[in-house]
Amino acid sequence: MSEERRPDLAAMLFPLGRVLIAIEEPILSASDLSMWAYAVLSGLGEEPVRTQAALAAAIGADKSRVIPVLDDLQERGLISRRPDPADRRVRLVALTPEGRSVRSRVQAEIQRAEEELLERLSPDDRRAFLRTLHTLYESVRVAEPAQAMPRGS
Amino acid sequence: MSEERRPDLAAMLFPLGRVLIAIEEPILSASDLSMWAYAVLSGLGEEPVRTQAALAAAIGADKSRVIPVLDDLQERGLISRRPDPADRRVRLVALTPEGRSVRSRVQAEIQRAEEELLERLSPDDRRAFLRTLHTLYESVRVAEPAQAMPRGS
DNA sequence: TATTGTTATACTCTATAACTATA
DNA sequence: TATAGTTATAGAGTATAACAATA
Repeated sequence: MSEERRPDLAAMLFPLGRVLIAIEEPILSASDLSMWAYAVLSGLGEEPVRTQAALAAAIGADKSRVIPVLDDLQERGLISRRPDPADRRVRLVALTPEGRSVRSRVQAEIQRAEEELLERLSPDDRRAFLRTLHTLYESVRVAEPAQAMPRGS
Repeated sequence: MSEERRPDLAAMLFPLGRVLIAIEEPILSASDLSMWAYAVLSGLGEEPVRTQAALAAAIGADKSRVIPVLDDLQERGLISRRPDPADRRVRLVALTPEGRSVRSRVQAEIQRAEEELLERLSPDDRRAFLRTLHTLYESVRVAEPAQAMPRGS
């Protein structure tokens, strides 16, 4: 029972990641959003986050890295950020209605563009791939508390 | 027939990529290899590459970025690099026997470590996932001539 | 003149470590 | 004293562009 020869997982994932970035980039810049800004909007999309540090951790960023991003999004009225009355050290961050609308519009565009990539698969394969990818994603999300992206080296 | 709600592809792939880097890192540094050095060894593993630029493109790096890596690997006797007699502008780069052995040992270790991640899947899912990932990988490899990794932003 | 490899440089991204304000 | 957020800074990683050698 010999193992199938295959490229490393990372060797297959990274080129795919590059293509996905290339797909997202024009969509994001059409709405004047950086990758991190979109990550913040996505991170806030599900449920409101209590602290900025928690938000940063959830999207795999350093807490200091998200601050200019939050400044910008707040200035543009896409998020609200106000001190928690109960503990004035923490900032309650949330999407504004407009932020929510931008987020869902952009996400829809991105996912539509991603479909072009997935269309190369049969419907069955496509479904199975997304399901398994989601499983792995959830499994690493609980295993590894989100961390900042290590750089190249 | 409503679309299933799902996170963006990139949002699922990137955390997975981070975990894979974390898995590879200790294995690579045990052999004193950087990520790019391993990418070079991998790139040379299949068939010898004729030019350094082609090698760089194959691993998604800038041609100037691989030079210090090649210097180091050559100094350590893991690769050979000699001018092509037929066109002395180009350097013929190849794995030495020792380089080949290091590469296959390290790759075996990495893939063994990756299996721990894949073990969270059923054998069927695991097989299907690897097969589909490979399909996508091949499809983007021909579509997008390998390019340097765009940075965050 | 065009191409391969190389070097030097400027730029971007990033984490770290101080600092503030609250508790 | 400890924690959330902020700011400033130094370091790493990168692409760009100029350069040398060969064609």
